[in-house]
Amino acid sequence: MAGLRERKKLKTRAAILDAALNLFTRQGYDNTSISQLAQAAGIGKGTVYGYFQTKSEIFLAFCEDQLAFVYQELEEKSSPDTTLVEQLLTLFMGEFRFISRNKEFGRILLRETVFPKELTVERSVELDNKYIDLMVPMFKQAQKKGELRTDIELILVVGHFYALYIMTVSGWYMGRLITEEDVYMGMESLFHQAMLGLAPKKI
Amino acid sequence: MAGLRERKKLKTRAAILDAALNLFTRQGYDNTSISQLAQAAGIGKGTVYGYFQTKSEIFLAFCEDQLAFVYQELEEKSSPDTTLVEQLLTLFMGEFRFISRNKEFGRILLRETVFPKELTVERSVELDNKYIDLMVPMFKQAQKKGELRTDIELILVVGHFYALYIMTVSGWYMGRLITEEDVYMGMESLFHQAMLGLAPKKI
DNA sequence: TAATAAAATCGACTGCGGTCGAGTTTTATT
DNA sequence: AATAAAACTCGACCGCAGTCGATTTTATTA
Repeated sequence: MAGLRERKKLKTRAAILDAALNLFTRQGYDNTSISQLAQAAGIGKGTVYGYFQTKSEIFLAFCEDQLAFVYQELEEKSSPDTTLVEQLLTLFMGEFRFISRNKEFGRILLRETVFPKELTVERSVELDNKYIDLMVPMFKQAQKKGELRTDIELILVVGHFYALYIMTVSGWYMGRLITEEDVYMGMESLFHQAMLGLAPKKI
Repeated sequence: MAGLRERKKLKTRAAILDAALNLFTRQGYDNTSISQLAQAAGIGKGTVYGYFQTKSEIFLAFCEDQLAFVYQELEEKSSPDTTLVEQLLTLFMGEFRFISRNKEFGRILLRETVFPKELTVERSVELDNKYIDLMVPMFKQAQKKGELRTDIELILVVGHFYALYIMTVSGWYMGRLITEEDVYMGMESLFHQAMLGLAPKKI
């Protein structure tokens, strides 16, 4: 039986996330207080902490929803008839666009997913796994097409490209890359480097 | 003339950093309040903000000091007669050891340097540049020795390896890599991948 | 239905990071 | 030595995230 209690809990949780969607996007993360969130959700401040442990956890849940949408969109758009590098660029640029739409959100999200606190490790790993699930098929296909070595663990390849993506985004946050174009080109260069290798060709 | 004012300012700054060194290492970053810091430094709370804009800025300054030490040590230990990959591993493992000595410190430092806020961008870029200065000579030498391609911009190579380092550390924070050994091996694999390239050898 | 246990709710409360402007000290000028 | 300007110091103050125990709501039992 879907007890009254459980249904209510879900409703309240949704109400909080809904309030978060409104307030975070309208006035930013730092400028939104938990009290405000609670008020908008029609509950008391303390109650919020029955559903989320910290403010940033609320934010992560909110991001997960948004990202799920982005991912789905990207999966539909995916064109298996292009180069591996092109596919990867499309994927990562999709996420970068999401991040650059709100620099502040992106920073919090990236900080928490790349260097998570003990509290949020689980959530981060989950998000990460979704990424892996998204990329591994692409790599497998690339292997079939002879674009990618077959003698490496795919998890390492995922890590490799993800690393280069993170570095590029970091370059954007550091002001080394300014426009979306800069980011695209920077990432492209790194990806090609990764494909070709840094060692000179043996003669 | 070294005006009284300037000398005093330097002294106070040093006093704050000294207090930070003591309190941060003894009771952690989050458990150290600005008031405490001020009291330990023998000044008022408000005064602290005449020297640093935020708490995390104090922390970064504190880290810079520590890191400068680590870098120097590493530079002395550097052995130019080994492989490029080995040299890089030594360098990065040196920093990783610094980070893993205090997971919390490392997280704050990494978060701030990889995804800096507008306020700390400058500081992060500076720290980054030190890194670059440290690595570029290694790469140039490797090029001379024929270990590294000569047809790529070195800044991209720095970025590439730094990216892989960051990804490995991230794996540690996410609990995918547990021991120092895990980290070392993970990083080694990625580095070799980078050297050889991900594309299959043309026949 | 009444009694009781368990879970969920709440807002007053704590200690924090950061601000502010009144007050103090240093410097520059005469 | 007197004075004005500038730079610096300070702690009361603000709004915040997160806690806690008293109170209310729900589920369970007899």
